[in-house]
Amino acid sequence: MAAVYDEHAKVFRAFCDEKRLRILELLRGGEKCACVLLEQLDLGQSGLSYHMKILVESGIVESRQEGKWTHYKISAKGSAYAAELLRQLTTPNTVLEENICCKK
Amino acid sequence: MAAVYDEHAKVFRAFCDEKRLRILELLRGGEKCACVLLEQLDLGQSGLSYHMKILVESGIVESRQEGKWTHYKISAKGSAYAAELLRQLTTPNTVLEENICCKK
DNA sequence: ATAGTACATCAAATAATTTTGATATGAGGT
DNA sequence: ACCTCATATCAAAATTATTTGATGTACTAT
Repeated sequence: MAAVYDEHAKVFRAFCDEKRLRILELLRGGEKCACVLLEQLDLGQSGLSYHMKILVESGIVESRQEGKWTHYKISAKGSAYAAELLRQLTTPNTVLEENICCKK
Repeated sequence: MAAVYDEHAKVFRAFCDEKRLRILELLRGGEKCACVLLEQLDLGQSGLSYHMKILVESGIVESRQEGKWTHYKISAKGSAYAAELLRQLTTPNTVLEENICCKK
């Protein structure tokens, strides 16, 4: 429905899959090109490409083209945005009224 | 594979689905019982139960039984854990060596 | 121009998640 | 005990995500 929910969900999809968490773990060690990721993961070339697209779309990873190679790294900006979003999504909103229910 | 990836993924599944993001939004307004959530969401009873289970398993939501009613609220502890986990997953790990690749 | 490399995209197959309706469980009230 | 209500669980169907292999595209070097 409302596009904002999908936008928010997209950010966290980066962290919802085992393969993507492993990729992020590798990228924590610094920028890597796809060929290096490929040899360290149990993934085929098109499978890696699929997951990298999801990671880039989440904003958590950014890519850089260098000739025929693509280099990926964790985006500090995207990570900060995700952290802020998570905070917003879990912080009580005191402006909204308390709901009374289930009167006994 | 390694259970730790699934454990981490489980935490963020709370934020990966539109319905669950809407539930969290309602819970930001304070603790709610299932009956209130039910009437504000486009979900059937068993569907709500399904999503609440995922939210509770993520640690982001905690439930409290009161007679035959179940009340749900956002867990400050679970939220803090998720925030810390997100930070860990996106912070460069300088201990790991930089990888050289794709020599031209 | 041709060939090879690196990666993206597509479509089909498979797997996982979500929805739905039916039934089960457990608490409360009579 | 029996009935009702709130919620959980189950199984089947529907939907969505992921994997896989084939093909397409863009860059490089010869």
